[in-house]
Amino acid sequence: MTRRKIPIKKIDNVTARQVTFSKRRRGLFKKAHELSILCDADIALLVFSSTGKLFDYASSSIQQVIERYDQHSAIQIQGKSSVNLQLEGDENELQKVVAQKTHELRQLNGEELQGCTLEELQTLEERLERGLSRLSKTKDERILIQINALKKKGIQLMKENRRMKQSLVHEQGQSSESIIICSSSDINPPQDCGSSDKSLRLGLSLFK
Amino acid sequence: MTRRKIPIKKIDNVTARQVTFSKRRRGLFKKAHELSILCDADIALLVFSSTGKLFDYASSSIQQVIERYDQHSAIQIQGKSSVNLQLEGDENELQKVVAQKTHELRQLNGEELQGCTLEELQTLEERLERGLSRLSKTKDERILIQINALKKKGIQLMKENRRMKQSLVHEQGQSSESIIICSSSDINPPQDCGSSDKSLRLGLSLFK
DNA sequence: AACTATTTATAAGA
DNA sequence: TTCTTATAAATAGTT
Repeated sequence: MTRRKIPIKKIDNVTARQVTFSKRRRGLFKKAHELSILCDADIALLVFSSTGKLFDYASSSIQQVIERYDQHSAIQIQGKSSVNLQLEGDENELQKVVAQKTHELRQLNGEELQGCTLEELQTLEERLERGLSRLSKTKDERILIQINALKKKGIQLMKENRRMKQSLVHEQGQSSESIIICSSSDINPPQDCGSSDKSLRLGLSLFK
Repeated sequence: MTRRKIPIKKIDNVTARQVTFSKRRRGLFKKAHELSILCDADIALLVFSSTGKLFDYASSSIQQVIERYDQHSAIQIQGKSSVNLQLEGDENELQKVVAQKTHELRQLNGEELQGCTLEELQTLEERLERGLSRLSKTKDERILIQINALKKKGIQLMKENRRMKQSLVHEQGQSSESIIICSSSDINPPQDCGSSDKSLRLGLSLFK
């Protein structure tokens, strides 16, 4: 909204994303506050950054607004927040939570969608896309770490190999024993670098 | 913030307050959504109007964000030992199930993946992809059904319209009353085809 | 953190 | 409620 219009999609650049988060978070909180004052509304706003840090705003108190929300939704269909349920110590309630979460998991699995409106489907879809994106990122990071560890190990082995070759060539001048010398290609693919074969294959398959 | 600058204090005029509430609420929700997308944040926003009506927005699910919040504040303020003490027998088991499912849901959200091996990440990824694919399919089917229902309704209306036109032309030979005749473009966009306005808009907005 | 060129949001009016 | 429009506010890119 200013020097240039930006598309509403995840900002790739991490620094830019953090800066934007900081700026817009402030703007959002300000707007929430203004609305609560101007229109005498009761507002709670919870924001978890992508790094997991919590920022919150409430016109009264977060707990109060959440309780009000729980009451509201309890009247409708859904359960209360889990902490409140646990405090009640009601087995029946816990069973409902289990049922609700089971249902939620099935929905994320693409099942039990009969009761959903189009908007709810849309929301679920966006949620899955976000989850998938986050998870893939974590996986790729993990793979990169393994790749780098393997490269490092490979370089070490090659160095060692070269050293051995040299000392063998040296020795051959004095003894005539025939010795098999490893070539550098033998360390490819590397084995036993602290990772299982399977994950190794998995990780590498992404780069083929 | 426009024709004139207004002070941030409760708006006295009830009508003006309602109008402002409606406008600013939308703006606030839009901003919250943009922040969640742009910066990959998890957001819950609860707004109670002064008349007690609830409006909410969540990037994932309200319940999930509230649970996360509860956890946060539970960790920060006090231990949850009292909660555990209250639980006994089956309840304890149920609580474990809830915790497990909560964890599972978070993982599908791309969080709490620290303990996963690469294979487990891969499995989760595939699961998300399958779920997303199924869900998208369901959504698309739903949209198609709506589209077809709308087309059908449109055709019906056009037929009816034509019939009316004809009979009017017929009548005009006998009477000279001036009557406004609907053109076929008036059925676009169609309203009230058995779906709420909101889902209708959503469905159609996918095709803009 | 500040700056500023633009884009957005929105108060008032219709 | 909805639209229009003049103006205030928010903010993306830059320094």
